[in-house]
Amino acid sequence: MPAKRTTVRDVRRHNRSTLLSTLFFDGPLSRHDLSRLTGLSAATVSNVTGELAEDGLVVEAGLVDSDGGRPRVLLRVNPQHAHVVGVDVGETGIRTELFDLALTRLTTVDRALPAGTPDPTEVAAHVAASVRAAIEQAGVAERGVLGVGVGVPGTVEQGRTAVVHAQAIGWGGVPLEELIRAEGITPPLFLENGAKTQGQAEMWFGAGRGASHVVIALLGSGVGAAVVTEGNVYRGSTSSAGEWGHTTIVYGGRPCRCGSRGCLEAYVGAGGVLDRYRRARGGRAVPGEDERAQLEHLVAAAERSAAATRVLDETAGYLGAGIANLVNLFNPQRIVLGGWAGLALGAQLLPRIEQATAAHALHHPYGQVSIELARLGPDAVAVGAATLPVAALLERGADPRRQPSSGADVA
Amino acid sequence: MPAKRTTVRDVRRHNRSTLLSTLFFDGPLSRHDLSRLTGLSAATVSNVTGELAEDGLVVEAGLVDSDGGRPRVLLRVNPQHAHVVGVDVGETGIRTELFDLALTRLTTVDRALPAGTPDPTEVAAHVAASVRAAIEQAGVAERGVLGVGVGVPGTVEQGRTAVVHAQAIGWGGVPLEELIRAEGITPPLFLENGAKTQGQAEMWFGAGRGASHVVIALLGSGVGAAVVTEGNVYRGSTSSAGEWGHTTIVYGGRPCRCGSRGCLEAYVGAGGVLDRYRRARGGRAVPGEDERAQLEHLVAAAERSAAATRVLDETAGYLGAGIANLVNLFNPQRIVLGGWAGLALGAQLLPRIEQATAAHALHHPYGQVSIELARLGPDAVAVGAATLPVAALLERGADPRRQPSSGADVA
DNA sequence: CGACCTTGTTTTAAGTCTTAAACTAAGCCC
DNA sequence: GGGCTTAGTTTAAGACTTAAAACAAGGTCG
Repeated sequence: MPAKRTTVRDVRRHNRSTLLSTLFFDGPLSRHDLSRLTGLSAATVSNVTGELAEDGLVVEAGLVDSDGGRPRVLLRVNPQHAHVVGVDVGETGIRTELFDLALTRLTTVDRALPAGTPDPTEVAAHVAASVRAAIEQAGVAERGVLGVGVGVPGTVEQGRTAVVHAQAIGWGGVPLEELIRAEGITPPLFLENGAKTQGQAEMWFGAGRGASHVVIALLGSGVGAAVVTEGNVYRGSTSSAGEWGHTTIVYGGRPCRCGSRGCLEAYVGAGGVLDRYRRARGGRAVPGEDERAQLEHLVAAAERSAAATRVLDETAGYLGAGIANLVNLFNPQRIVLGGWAGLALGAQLLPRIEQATAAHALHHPYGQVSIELARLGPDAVAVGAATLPVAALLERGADPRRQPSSGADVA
Repeated sequence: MPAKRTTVRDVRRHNRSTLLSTLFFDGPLSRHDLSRLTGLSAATVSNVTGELAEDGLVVEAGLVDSDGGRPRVLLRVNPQHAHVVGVDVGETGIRTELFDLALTRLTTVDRALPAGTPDPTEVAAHVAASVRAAIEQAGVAERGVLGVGVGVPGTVEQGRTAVVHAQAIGWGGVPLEELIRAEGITPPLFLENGAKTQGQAEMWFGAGRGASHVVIALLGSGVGAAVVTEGNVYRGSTSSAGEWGHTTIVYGGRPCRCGSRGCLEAYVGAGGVLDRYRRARGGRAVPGEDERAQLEHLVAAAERSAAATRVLDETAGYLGAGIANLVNLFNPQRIVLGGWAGLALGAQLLPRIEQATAAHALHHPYGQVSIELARLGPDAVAVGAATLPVAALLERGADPRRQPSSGADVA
């Protein structure tokens, strides 16, 4: 594997990327600030930012007086340079959002999916239609869209074209990227597992900001995790890393829908928690029309019901052990607890969860970690998906759509 | 933190590193081969290898006829350019080995440590003495030693100077690097957790060769893992990642020496296995003078004893669940089972372990992984430690000891 | 045995890139 | 206006890679 061919031109690409990323994440900055932050010389900063401005990627953003000297010109990424679309493909519906390049939301389109096992081609058609709807609603040209990120359930195998494996909904090797492409969507597509896009959103805009080793633990009907190592979402050899929900935590324990026993998901997934609560109530159904309402009922009942308290305490225990496993294996700086069930439980239980984690984790790694609640909520899958094309842009340091005025690749 | 490759000189460093690494791992190669393998132009290969040869890092290694053309000159890393030392600091003794740059072992020095909790200063003195002994035995100048790698029990926090945390032997924040330095060892020191150095050894010379996502699972008295992601040993935010032994696998289960309950180590560590066996025998002690002998007795007894068979089957089950957790979380290409207990058990149980892993892991990641036995045995800690200075050399592409004839850093 | 072919390695000339240093720009203060 | 300070640009030099040409060293074959 030839380690990324290194010619003198790659240096320019790399520096474009560094400067563009710094501007994106650390807001408007003067050329001087950029020089200080990146370690590049003032000459290079001037040269490269000039090129970026020529390409329309960067614009000036006002002046700042510097006491007794020439005022600084602030630069920032041009929010109008392009738009991006993020799609959240859930089991019951599709949410599509359109953003400018600064990831300010401009349009939202919701679409329900028919109940039952979704047909891949049908899903692709719905995705394509809602992407077009979002673009039209925003009054943007399709050519102006940098890329479309799609967060999907299940594992996304990143080959020449992305393929989705989702045992739970009966998708085994669905070539979803090709299917969407076949529906006539022209901008670049970026498919990724929804938990990972949600994790990416927390990293960029939520509780993960500033840290480079983070695990975003997501509790909903299912249980998953997005593992961030050295600032990047960890994928493993075939993109299916982070399947925290199906790690064994009670050997030989409760059966899990994956076919195994004792999985974490069977204990702290919404279904598992509610099932345990139902048993604690002597088999009586939990009030509430769906899992979400039922879980809220459980949390609210904790004040007056010993059974509810016990179930929640046990949940904190299991969850703490599960989190401790993450702490021991990944040694992160931060654990972010999210997902609708995670937020509902965490709001009440966080201290007890921390206590249980401390009891199960080794002292040294536990001493390095803080456990926090997610800031964005489960709706963040779409923004997270929209970050994917932006991340690609920042990494290249150039807009892949236009043939290079300057430093981009030609081959 | 400005990412590295920013000036035009870094390109040279990077290419030196690429070429040197390729020569190191893929044996003697002609300049032509190097050009093909690295994607660098023939001109650059010629230029850079010339420089490397001038620095004494690379030497010619014979000719090879090419049918009908100029014969190729083979190049290889010069094994005589420098020597490296690897030290394995165990709980009962220290093994020190000296290698040439091709990591061929030239000398071995063993030293016992007094029983009981080891005193850090004393250990440092023993390390220094045995390093000196190994150097002297080999008849090498201390200046000729590129570096000394030291594999230690516990977590190594890599700061300005390495600090060791090892709960088990009562080391809390021992500045071992400084202590060894104070004993008058002058070459660069590289401290790392012993499990991680052993994992590195398997990656370079054992069952991990060629793969980039591997978990090396080590079973001995303790249980640990070295996690390799994208070719590098994963450390986490403070180097204590990979504490697989203390992940919870039976919530509320057997007490573990770490103070928690239900840790994997309590079930599949040598002590845990033997304890379960003793109970299965109605409390009678297991024959054998130490854990190693007792475990061998257990494995041998499987043919005739139902109790032994049952204990081993259960062990395979627990271990399979533990390995499945690694598979689900890290999605590796390969799991390497090692450590003295791992090898003793794995020789008999591998099929049953695979079966149990399959039962607990998700289909998709399990389909991507193969489970193999380690090839090197537990003695590999020292070689693994010795790879550390070599890895540093390959990464720099230049010998840090000598002031640059050419492309090395000056600051 | 010498012209010609093949393959490997080195030299040459061109082009890209960063940087230090000199230089220009734009404000304040007296 | 002259000095002073800070921001940003231009210039000249040096480091690198590369394609192409040149050179090296063997074989083949008439």
